[in-house]
Amino acid sequence: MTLSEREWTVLNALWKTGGAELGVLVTELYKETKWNRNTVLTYLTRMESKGLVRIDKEVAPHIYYATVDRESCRKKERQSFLNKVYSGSAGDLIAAFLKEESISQEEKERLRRMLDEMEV
Amino acid sequence: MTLSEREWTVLNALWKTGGAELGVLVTELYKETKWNRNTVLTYLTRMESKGLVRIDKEVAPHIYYATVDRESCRKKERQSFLNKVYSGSAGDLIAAFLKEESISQEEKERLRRMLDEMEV
DNA sequence: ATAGTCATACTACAGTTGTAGGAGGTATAA
DNA sequence: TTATACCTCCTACAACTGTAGTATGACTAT
Repeated sequence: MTLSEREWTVLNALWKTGGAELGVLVTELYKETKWNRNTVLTYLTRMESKGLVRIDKEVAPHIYYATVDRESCRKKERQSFLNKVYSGSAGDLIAAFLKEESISQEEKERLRRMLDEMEV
Repeated sequence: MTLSEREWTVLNALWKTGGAELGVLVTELYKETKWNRNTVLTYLTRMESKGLVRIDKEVAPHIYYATVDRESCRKKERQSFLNKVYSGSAGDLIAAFLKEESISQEEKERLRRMLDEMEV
C-alpha cells in the first residue's frame, strides 16, 4: 500500500514538526495547501484508523504524531514508482532524473563517489 | 493530475501493444493482474472519458489506443514523485535509487558518462 | 440451427477521497 | 463575564475507484 498525495503532505508536516498539535499543523499545511482546519482534522483521524498517525489524547490539545517511518515509506514508494513507471528499470529511471531535474555540483560529486564505491 | 496505479497498468499494456482489441488487452493484463474482462473494459471506457484512451469504434471488435504519450506521463509522474517523496531534492532521490535498486555494470557506465557530460 | 465464445453497453454497489459545515466544549482576552 | 478563538466530535455528500454482473448481439464450430 502506497500513500496518497495528501497523506504524504500530512506526513511531511508531521515528520517536519516531529508531532504537533492541530493548530501548528494547520498553519504549516496552510502555506502549501490552503486546507481548511477541519479538512486537516479529517485527514488526521482517517490516517489514525489506517495506522499512519497516533493521536495522544491524554493532553489537550491533542498531539498528532506520525507512526510510520519516513525512510520505509520512501522505500515502498520508490519500488512502486519504479515498477509502475519504469517497469523496474532503475537505470532508465535514474537517467531520466539526472537529465531532467537540476542537480547541484556537489550532488553530482556525491553521486559520482557513490558510483565509484559501487565499482568494487 | 498524475495517473493511478491501475491507469499505469492499462496504459503500459496499450503502449506495449501499440493499441489492440479487447481480447488481446485482457490476455496481456491478466498475466499481471488477474482482472476480469469487464473490469478491463470498465477501465478503458472510464479512461476514454478522461481523455487517456481513444476507442476506434469504426471496426469490430473495437480497437483501444492510448492517447497520451509515455514520456510526458513519465515526466509528470517524476515531478510529482520528486516533490511529494523527496521534497524536490533530486540528488537525494537519485542516491536512494542508486543505493537500493540493483543496477547493472553497463548502466553504471552509462550513468557515469552522463555525469561526465554534465560536468562542463 | 444451436450452443459456446467474444464483444459491447449498461448497471451496481461498497469503499475511499476531497472538502468541509455545525454543535458544543474550554481557555482567554478584555 | 461575555465575546473570541481554538479544539474535538460528528455528520455530509459528491466524485472517483475497484470490481464486477447482466443483457444482448455477433461470430463460429459442429
